[in-house]
Amino acid sequence: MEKNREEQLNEILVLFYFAYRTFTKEPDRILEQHGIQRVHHRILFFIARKPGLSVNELLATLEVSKQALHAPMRQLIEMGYIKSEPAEYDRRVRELRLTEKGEKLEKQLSNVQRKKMDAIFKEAGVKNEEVWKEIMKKIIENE
Amino acid sequence: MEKNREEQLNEILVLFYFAYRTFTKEPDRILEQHGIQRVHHRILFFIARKPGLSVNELLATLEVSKQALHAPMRQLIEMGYIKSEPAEYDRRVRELRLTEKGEKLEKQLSNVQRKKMDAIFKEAGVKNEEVWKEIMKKIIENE
DNA sequence: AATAAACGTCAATATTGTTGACCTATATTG
DNA sequence: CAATATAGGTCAACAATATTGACGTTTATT
Repeated sequence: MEKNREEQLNEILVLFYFAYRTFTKEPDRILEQHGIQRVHHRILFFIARKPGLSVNELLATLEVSKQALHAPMRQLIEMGYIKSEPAEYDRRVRELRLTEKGEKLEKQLSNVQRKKMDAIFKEAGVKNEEVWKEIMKKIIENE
Repeated sequence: MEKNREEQLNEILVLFYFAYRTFTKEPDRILEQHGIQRVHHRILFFIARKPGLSVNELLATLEVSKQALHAPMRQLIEMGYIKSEPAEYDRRVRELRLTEKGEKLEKQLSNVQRKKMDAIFKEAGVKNEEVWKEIMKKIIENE
């Protein structure tokens, strides 16, 4: 690879690293005030995106072991943020949902990120929003 | 916030999460073969970007404690990937540099990411590369 | 000479993740 | 129906990774 191009790509890697770190910083700060961590946010986030999703689906989404999910999930249940109820179609399956309290916290956490992205894309324009999204999709694609 | 807009923003958050995770997956796999972790990659990466940077600079860049950096850094030194030598201008300061072996490993790890981004941007075009970068910069900016 | 800075290191502690093993409840299948 | 599979919960052992606190050495600065 050409030297100059390599340096351009290095800048891109640096940007990706710092952007992601900055992006999670403010939610992390809020989470800390509640005595919980980033995993908890992820759990809340994905339940919010698909109310009623099963434990197995959540495991697959987060790519962690059942045992790793267990502790934070139990905490969230005990703290009254999420509820877990047997599915009607199969009573072995537990459907996960946010409580009102959980919805409130999830909103508080994710709104920081949504607002930030909204402001940036409002300035950048719809077309550039689409560009950014397409690039992120391509990164995910050929996993 | 309008409901539809909120859903668009949710997709953006999802993309960010999965893109970053995918992005680090392949280097993580290589690291594992060497019996080291993502921190080690970060250390190698930032030393490669600025040969001769000091321990303090590295600490500030990675935002970890001196003690947290210590173990992985010592490992890298013992494994012969990096060297740490007193700076001429101030012999208290240690200047960190990659050895040849370290350069090779750093290239192996980061090339996965550089090549991926290069391929994507080759397809997307220079203008869209600039768009993506500008957006990532804005995310970092108002930290 | 006193103080400060850069770095190294040990210790105690907390957190978070992994794998393995095993249990219950419920579905599915031969 | 009996055997088996699936979804989920939980305990235990272990590894890793981070934090804070404390303290030592070397070298600069004041």
